[in-house]
Amino acid sequence: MRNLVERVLILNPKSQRIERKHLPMLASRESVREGQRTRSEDSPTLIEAREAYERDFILKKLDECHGNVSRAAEALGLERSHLYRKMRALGVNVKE
Amino acid sequence: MRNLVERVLILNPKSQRIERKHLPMLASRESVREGQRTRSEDSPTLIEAREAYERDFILKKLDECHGNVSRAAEALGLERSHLYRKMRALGVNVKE
DNA sequence: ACTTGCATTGATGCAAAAGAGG
DNA sequence: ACCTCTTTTGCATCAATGCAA
Repeated sequence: MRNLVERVLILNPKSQRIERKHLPMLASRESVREGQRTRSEDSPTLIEAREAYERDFILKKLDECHGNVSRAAEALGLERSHLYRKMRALGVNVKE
Repeated sequence: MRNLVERVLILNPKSQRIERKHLPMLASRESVREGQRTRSEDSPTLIEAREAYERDFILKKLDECHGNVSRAAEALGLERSHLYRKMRALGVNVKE
């Protein structure tokens, strides 16, 4: 829980409140209700899917670079500082 | 070319100039140079990969909804107006 | 190697307008 | 002219990104 909150705060430094859209990973268990079936059971949101995809993509590239963030950032075409931010926000960590 | 320019303008309504980062699809042929091999030949940028993924994801959902943008938008968890914008920006169109 | 502040650009939601049939 | 549905647009706000420290 503590890590989750930190992650959300990092991802949204300027937000004053944590809202539902900040917690896409929460969608599945959230929608467990009485017979109503809130139509989000089935397929993931664009945001959810995108995040999962980015997480995998970044992780793969980090592995290729043997955990070297600088090289991974260059290969991914973004700033190192930003890669760090995304890694934290997406929960990517290379223990190597 | 005309369609390309329109697409870029839609994606970046407030930008005064069209720059390289607005044209990820141009990367491959761009980097054809003398022996130097500008390290972007091999794997796609995060932005490129993300765009390709989103394009496929949205298109798939649109097919599922038989071209009904309203339902696709709801399933994707975003505003209809924004889906329209993304569709144009990403070059997605459902002739159904 | 990693983090943070800041300025700028991009993405998103909301509402309203503009089209297109019936 | 009137509805209804679809698509586009303007605008305010929040998020992402690059740069420099």
